[in-house]
This record gives sequence, structure tokens and C-alpha cells, in this order.
Amino acid sequence: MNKQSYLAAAERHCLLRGCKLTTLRRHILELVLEHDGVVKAYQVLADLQRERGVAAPPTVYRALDFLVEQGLLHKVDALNGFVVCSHFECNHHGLILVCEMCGRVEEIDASHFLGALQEVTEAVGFESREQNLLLTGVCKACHA
Amino acid sequence: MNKQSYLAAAERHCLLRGCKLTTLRRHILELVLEHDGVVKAYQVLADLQRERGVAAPPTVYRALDFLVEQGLLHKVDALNGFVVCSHFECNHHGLILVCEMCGRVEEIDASHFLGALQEVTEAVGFESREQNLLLTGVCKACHA
DNA sequence: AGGCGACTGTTATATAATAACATAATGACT
DNA sequence: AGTCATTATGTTATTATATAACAGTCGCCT
Ligand SMILES: [Zn+2]
Ligand SMILES: [Zn+2]
Ligand SMILES: [Zn+2]
Ligand SMILES: [Zn+2]
Repeated sequence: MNKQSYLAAAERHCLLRGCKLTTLRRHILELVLEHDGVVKAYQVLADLQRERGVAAPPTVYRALDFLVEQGLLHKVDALNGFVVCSHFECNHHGLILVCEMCGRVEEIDASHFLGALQEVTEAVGFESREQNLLLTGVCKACHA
Repeated sequence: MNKQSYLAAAERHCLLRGCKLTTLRRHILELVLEHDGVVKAYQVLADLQRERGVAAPPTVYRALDFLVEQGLLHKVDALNGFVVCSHFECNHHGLILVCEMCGRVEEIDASHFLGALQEVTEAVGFESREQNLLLTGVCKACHA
């Protein structure tokens, strides 16, 4: 999926959810899309400043939080970063693999697995919030 | 397991692994043990300062990193915190459930799951580093 | 027009983590 | 014991990450 159609789909996705992908939010989503893999908030901030002049952290964080909330991005806690979700339309349960060396991200479907996981947690009365699990490690390429 | 026997076991554990639980590291482990659930580095720092006078961040971070490396603590990325591992001696694959509301932590064994998980990731050539998985959500008590 | 709710701008600050270098303690070897 | 390498700790400064708080703007409804 190229960037233009991704952005169009993202816009539809937000509308369906009753909220708006504003110019700013869309801009920031574009900036994230420019990168491969994990992107950091302050990197996005720098990009934004380069393109638009002055900008402050809250501007970026608010937009990123919005995008995460809408499922367009996933937050990568282990790296203080964000990654694009490439299949936000299906109600997926993804397993996100982040390479510690190159920063590349691979999101694989693990619905069956995470369903089973949910059973385990529910057995102890725990209601899990996230539907996307994240693992850090070393990818195929870097692992050689 | 009470604190004294935990600390003794921790000391043995380190020796077996060919490194030392020094006075400082032990002290910081004790400070973590004082709390329930997730503890933050700067909280430990404050505790240390209260007990010992002056102390700086690197002192705490180095000790915490050591303890994580030895498997005595787990790092909770999602909350920038640390939790005690209560069964570091068995070669466990734990699933750590962190309550977003109260901060309490429950570590349940999920070896069979994580074994299956490993198979999935290996299928795409990814070598996962962590053996302990973390989920955030809402615990039984807070969930009512 | 007026008021409301959302989004955004702006300034300041809080929180988390590390770099870089200095000093001290430990242990191996002669 | 004395030398030397290694590890651990102290110290200062800085970088990185994230949020609070308030002010202004804009579209929309009445
Ligand atoms: Zn996804
Ligand atoms: Zn890689
Ligand atoms: Zn554990
Ligand atoms: Zn709770």
C-alpha cells in the first residue's frame, strides 16, 4: 500500500470512528510514514520543525497519542517510539517484533495465540488492555 | 518467602552466576523489596538518599541494571519501572501482569505459551531476547 | 452575535536515563 | 608486599522523554 492510499484509508478509518484526521495529525502521520520502523517523538518533532518552522513537544505528542488511540500507530514502549500499523482496518491482534539492532519492525498476526493468552489472564481475573503484543529481539537480517 | 531468605537466595544466585551482590546492590534490592509492585528508579534514588545521604542517578541505574541482568528484577517498560522477580531460580518464562490503576504486579507462569510464541517468531527468523512478557491492564481488585 | 467544544499554540517544568571522567576497591600475579 | 588490570562506585553535567497549565483559534449550533 502506498502512502497516498494509506492516508486516504486512515482518513476513512477516523471518520468511521467519529473523529477527524486534521491537517496537523495527517501531517504528523505522514512524517512517521517517511521513516521505516520505529520513530521517536523528538525525531518527528525535528521533522516538523524543519518543514514548518517552530513547533513544540505537546503538538507532536498530542497528535501521536491520537494516532495511537485510533489504532493507526502502535507505541513501542521498550524503545520509546512509535510504529505504523499497516492493517488497522481489520480488528487484528498483532504481534510486533522489533529488532534492537536495526530498529526494523515486523507485525505478524497472532490472533489465535493472543486469544489463548487472554484466556490465561482472564483466569486470574485480569483484564488486559492491549491487543498488540510487542517483543524485542534480533531480526533475521541482523542475526546473521 | 520473607525478605531475609529472599536476599540470601539472591546472593547465592549471583554467586552461581559468577558475579557479586555487593553491599550497594544488595541495599538497592532491599529498597525495591520495601515496595509492592512497580518501583521507579527515582523513587529508589530518593529512598537511598534518605538512608545514606547523597546519591546520584547512575548509582541507582547501574545497580538496577545489574539486578535485571541477573534476573532478580524485571523491567516494566510500559511504566518506566522495575518489579521483583519472585522465582528467579527456576528458569521460568513468566507473564507479568501490571495493573494500570493500582500498580500491583502479578507474575504467572506461561512457559507453554511462550514456548509456542517462540516457535512463531522463529518461523520468521526472529530471535526474541526477552523471556518475560508483560501485559498492562486492570487487575481483579480494581476491575470491580 | 454569542457560547460551546475541539483543536492547536506556547511556555515552563517534570521525569527518566546516560555520558564522561575521577576515585576506590578487589583480586591475580610476581 | 608491590604492581597491575579489572571491576565497582562516586561525581558532575547533560541529554532524552513527556506532561502541566494556560491562552488563543476555529468551526458549529442556537
Ligand atoms: Zn497493528
Ligand atoms: Zn535487525
Ligand atoms: Zn520472573
Ligand atoms: Zn489494580
